[in-house]
Amino acid sequence: MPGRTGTRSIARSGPSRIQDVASAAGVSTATVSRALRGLDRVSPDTRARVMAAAADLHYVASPHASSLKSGKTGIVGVVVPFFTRWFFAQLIEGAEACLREQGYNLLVFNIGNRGHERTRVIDRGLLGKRFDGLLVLSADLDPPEVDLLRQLHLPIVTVGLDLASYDHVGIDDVETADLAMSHLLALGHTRIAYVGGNPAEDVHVATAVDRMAGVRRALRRAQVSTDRRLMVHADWTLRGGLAAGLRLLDRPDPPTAILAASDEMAIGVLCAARQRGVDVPGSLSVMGIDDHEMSFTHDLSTVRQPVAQQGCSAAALLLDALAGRAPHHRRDVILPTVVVQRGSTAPASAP
Amino acid sequence: MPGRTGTRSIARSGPSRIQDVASAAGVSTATVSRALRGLDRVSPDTRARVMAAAADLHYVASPHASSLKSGKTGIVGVVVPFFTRWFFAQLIEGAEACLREQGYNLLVFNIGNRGHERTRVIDRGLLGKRFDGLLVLSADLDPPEVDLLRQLHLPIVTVGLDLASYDHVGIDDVETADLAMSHLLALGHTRIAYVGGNPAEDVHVATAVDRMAGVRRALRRAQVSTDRRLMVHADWTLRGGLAAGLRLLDRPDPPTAILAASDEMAIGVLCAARQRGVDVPGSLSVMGIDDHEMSFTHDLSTVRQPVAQQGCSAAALLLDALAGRAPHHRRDVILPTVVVQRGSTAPASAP
DNA sequence: TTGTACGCGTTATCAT
DNA sequence: ATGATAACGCGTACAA
Repeated sequence: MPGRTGTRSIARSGPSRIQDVASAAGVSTATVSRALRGLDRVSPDTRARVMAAAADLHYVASPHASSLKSGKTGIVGVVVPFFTRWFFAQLIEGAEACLREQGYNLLVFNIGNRGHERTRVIDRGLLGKRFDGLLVLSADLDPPEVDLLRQLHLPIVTVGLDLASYDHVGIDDVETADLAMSHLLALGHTRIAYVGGNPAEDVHVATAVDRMAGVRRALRRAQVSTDRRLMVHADWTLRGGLAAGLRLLDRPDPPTAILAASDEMAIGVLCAARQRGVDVPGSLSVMGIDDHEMSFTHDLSTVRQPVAQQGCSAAALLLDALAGRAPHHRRDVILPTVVVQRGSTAPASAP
Repeated sequence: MPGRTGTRSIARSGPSRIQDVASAAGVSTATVSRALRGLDRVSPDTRARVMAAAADLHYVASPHASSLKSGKTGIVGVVVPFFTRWFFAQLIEGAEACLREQGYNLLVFNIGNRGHERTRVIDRGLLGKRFDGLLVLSADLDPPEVDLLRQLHLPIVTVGLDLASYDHVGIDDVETADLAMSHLLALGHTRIAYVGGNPAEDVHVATAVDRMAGVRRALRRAQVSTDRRLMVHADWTLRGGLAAGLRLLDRPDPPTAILAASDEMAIGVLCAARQRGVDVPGSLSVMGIDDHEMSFTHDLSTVRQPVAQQGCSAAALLLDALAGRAPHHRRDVILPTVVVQRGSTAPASAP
């Protein structure tokens, strides 16, 4: 009969508490706690009774109450600048899969783009005392923001940006850009434009700087002189790539090949070529970096980086730290990248 | 001097607690609580002292302790089947923007695709007592899963799927598919194929069914007879659309137009046409539904639905409920869709 | 206006 | 193997 659960108990409306289970099973709350968490020193018989009672009452331990006592929240914070960019969605999905497997949930923080209407999420009030560890996904942070993170005194793993002293996962951006540029150079192109990220007002400062360095390195090695007017900036987006592509193609001396620092920008360049009636790859080779899902559909040559795997590796490092089995030195996982040749690049036509 | 914060206080290592602030400000913890949360009945002078002390000590109230007492967690759960599909990322970003503005954080649950290695996330143990409200984003659920959600006794808002009795946000899928098909019919096409979702093993059962219904309605209205062999299924992905497109184009009597139930599948169809050397829109018109970010770059005609806005509307409904200002009747917000004509559709050539 | 004291639901310690 | 009980950190009646 409802409302008659024991001699002195009172009918309760809300979710059941540990005390309800204890009463139902005829044991103390301490025993319930031990039994349900699989600790030893509980007789098989008692454990069975407790579990039956818990199932019967739909009991679930309050995460808040237990983290108050245990100090563990079972939650990992994830800081990203966007959800909607393919790259970050992949990263999150990769990380989530690994973390969920170990029973962690994800609390996500979208800090937005730097410079624009960037919301101040990196704030003690928002981040404080909420989770056991933090994943910072490729979001560039101000020094004050980094300071705030340090004050959390929490395990932190970063992807893409390197916050010295924290574990880090990423790719070799210099090498990756070098690979991409070298692919174009090997095809015989010498008048090559580069659409990079803008290090001045950007969410990806380090990436922008490193990829530019890789481009320069490849050009230098091939002894191809750099035409500074062919080195332009965009904002990593489709639209940015499109605008940059139009500017380059409208020059009196257009390039025969364009490398973009991301596939999304490279696809924008492809749109620019289509708008100007420039044949790809006949008159123009276009190359990207990332191997975005839509690069295949655009037949775009690119350099592939393992994005979901970066998320997963970062999660693994964080799980190590959370389990107290992290090494005493900082770890830096660099994953390999590989050229994927498709139909948007072809040998330079003889002059 | 560190370690000398008061007469009898002991140097502490961890984050500061409310008692530390109280000691530093020379008031009680109750006053600190009132002062920091902006309640009245605190003198301006006291409030200033408390706030100074709190700032000085980098004090942040423990969300766990306060939700234990207040019953509010400041967290909203979000259930999705994917992070990486453009549609869901948009939805999440839209919802997150609205919720963060009101001080809510997002705890995300990726339940994965039905049928495949779908993880059982809809589980009391994972969802219980963790958040104040739940957003279910276009994830089809089993009846037992719906039951579990009901037992949470929490405000729930759904997007895309309609769990009768919960507030709902979406588009009119029947009407939207009708619009898309009518566009092709108006161009004079009569041999039109449809690549739909598979209602049998799918994450989007309702969407698949409704869009198919819209397609039939448009065909019936135009008195165009349906060739059942041109009505095929795919899994909403690029690859699925590509495979379906190849099957259709390889028929002895290929269609002159193909409508896909999503832009990602439509883009797959475009790839199929390219692989088979079929000219679009010369010999084949292709139409999608969604207005995916990459539809523009593929010059794909489509029907646009406001995705981020659906996320935002859902968040608004949930915020109403959380603030106790929800109406007593269930709300159903249907947002409008509109045809976006691009270059992938053209009049049917005269036979 | 401010302080005291109790309770939120759980886990950990210690005694049995 | 089990139970009693004291924290965990905060909010909030109620008293002052």
